[in-house]
Amino acid sequence: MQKNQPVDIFSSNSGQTASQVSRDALNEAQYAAVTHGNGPVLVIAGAGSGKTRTLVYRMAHLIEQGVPPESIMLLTFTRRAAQEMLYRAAQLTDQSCRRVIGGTFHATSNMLLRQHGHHLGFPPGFTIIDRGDAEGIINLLKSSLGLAGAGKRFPSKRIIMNLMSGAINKARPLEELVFENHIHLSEFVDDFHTIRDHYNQFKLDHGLMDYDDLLVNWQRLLAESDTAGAEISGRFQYILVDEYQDTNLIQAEIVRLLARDHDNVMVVGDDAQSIYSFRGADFYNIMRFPNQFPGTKVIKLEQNYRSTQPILSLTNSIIEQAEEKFTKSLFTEIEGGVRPEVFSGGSEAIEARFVVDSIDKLLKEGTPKNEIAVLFRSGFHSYKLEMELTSRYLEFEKRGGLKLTESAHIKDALSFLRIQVNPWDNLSWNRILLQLDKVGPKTAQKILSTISENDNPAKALATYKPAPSWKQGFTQLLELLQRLQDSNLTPGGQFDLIMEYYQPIFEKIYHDDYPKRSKELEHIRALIGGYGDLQSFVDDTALDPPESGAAEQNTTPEEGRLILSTIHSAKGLEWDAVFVIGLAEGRFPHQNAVPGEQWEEERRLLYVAATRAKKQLFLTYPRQLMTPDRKLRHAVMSPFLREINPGLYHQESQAPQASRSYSASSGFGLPEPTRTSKKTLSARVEYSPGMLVQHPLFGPGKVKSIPGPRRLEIAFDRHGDKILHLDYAKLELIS
DNA sequence: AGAACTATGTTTTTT
DNA sequence: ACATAGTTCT
Repeated sequence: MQKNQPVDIFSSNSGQTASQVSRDALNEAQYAAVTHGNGPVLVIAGAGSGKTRTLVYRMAHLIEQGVPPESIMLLTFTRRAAQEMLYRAAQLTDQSCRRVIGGTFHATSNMLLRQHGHHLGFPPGFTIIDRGDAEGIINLLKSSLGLAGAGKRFPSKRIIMNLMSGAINKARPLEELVFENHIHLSEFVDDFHTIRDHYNQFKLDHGLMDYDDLLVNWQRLLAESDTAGAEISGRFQYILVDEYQDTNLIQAEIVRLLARDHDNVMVVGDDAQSIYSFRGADFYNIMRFPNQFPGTKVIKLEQNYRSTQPILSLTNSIIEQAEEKFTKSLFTEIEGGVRPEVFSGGSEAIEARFVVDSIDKLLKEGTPKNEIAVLFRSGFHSYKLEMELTSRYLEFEKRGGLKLTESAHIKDALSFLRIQVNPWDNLSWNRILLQLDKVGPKTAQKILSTISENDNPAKALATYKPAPSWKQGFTQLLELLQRLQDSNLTPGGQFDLIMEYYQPIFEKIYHDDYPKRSKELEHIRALIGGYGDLQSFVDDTALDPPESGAAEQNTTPEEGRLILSTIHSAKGLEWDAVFVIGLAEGRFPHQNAVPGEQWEEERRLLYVAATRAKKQLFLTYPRQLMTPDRKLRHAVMSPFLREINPGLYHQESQAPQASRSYSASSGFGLPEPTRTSKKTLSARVEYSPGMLVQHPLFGPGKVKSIPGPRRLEIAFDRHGDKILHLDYAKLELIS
């Protein structure tokens, strides 16, 4: 095996010890990190430089040195990453890595809170709520505080959520923010504080904990209770943290506390890949680490083992433009490779068709299906592509966007399980009661207020006098609750009982699409089957919801599937061929992103997307986008692409009328600009400020200035100022 | 009055 | 897919 080349960890266990294998499989810097003795280590690692491999070998190495696996803690970003790394390490150590304590910060804090929380007087039963639940509570509070309704202007739920998590507050002063509907944050800042106070009280009253509470309480446990702090930090001799740039201040503090007695911490991260500041992550944690842990050894991994040189040159060029200069510049020894391709289509439909055509070609050339991925900024950017893929019978798996547990029917079914775990979870009670016919928000609230004070809400419910119109459904509900409580059922058995009751209601509510939803419920049933106790199932679905699509069972493992994913969900993964679509101004960077920190984060996001590619990279954008009012607007290349030296990629574009029989979805009822000889003609016209022009979409306008080669700034009479590219815009001179 | 229905609008990214 | 607003039904 050639030195310094990546090896397949799965096949490398041939009777050798982990150290013997790693000496061959790792480069010098990686090897130094793996075999480091005690004390803090910071590994700054570029994209594709073998971060995971280094941590995996480190784990195996420690165990080989006699460290008991259960005294090693591995903290990662996603549960999937933790499982994958433990599995790989187990290949090197005869399975003993399976006893390593590993998981996300949130899952780990949940586990430790439940095991040691009594030191701070935590209740034994609490329910973890996810984002969707939190949004639900806020809606509830909004209406009960009289802040909802016609004429009330209020920022979106998402913005409130971001405010709650402190991300917006941190980035900019509250009062400066202006939202889409021209709402100034200062106008509702009092309301926001009211809502936040009520929200915190609501959680306390109902035994609910959100993600932030988990972390804050874990930190309190370590810091405020000497017994608990000693117990927990004594349990772990070595702390390994992946994706350190995605941690927030509390998480960094927790790492500090966990290692307070020994300082045996190794964190791995890449400051250029920080894309989660919107939820409080702070990549300065990496810079601060050496101060937090005096005597830190810093190791840089700069060799890239993933991509070919042409791809690397382009990605380096993306990140070079960053305002914050990063300290690494990656190189690769992988030879050959083709230049990345930039494609612009006249419409979204053409962009989608180009992607599908190219995928077809790749498949024919022998690229496996599971080595191709399409990435985008926002969940809905792939709608057009999904249509095209479906019409060509190409199966795909979409990641990111809606999670399975965020859809209404799943929440309904899970509510029954959650009140078993936490009988005072009014949010779930509310859902259950609303399902009853003739019971609406008012009645449900009335019932809840009489039972929620009780020691046993389920029993108290039985004494409630229902109105005749909904007595029957109410009795059936009581019957179900009775059966759920009495029996010694497995979680799966409980779910079956619930479905027996819920099925008729479910079919009535979702009469038009219940077969599809039904499949998802079956998927949940399969998941529950694997759990011994209900508490951990409820926790797991809140902490890391399963993805929708219920994909697993009908995938043949050797074939795999084509992946469509938001960039955020694609982090840490890699494919032979990667398409990044929707690279148009207004779409990427996100149109609300303001220059400065947010703009820079968007740039890093593109960097993350492009560095996922091993062999082939396609960057595409449409030259037309639909505005919210269903009109078509001209679109230009994303500023991030414009900054790249065009010599680093190969460019292609396709005009609308060249489209094959795709009129059904490309015809928006508006004439699309065509690439006629007129266009070439108009490109030859020498424009100068003051000239009057006509555009097929924007109508008449006047040339204001010439901001760049082949570009014009035009003041349109009806559409305001726009910068148009002469190659794409079909302009006519009005003499 | 409150529940149920219908039409319309909005949607960044997420452990 | 959901939330909201406005309307109709009980």
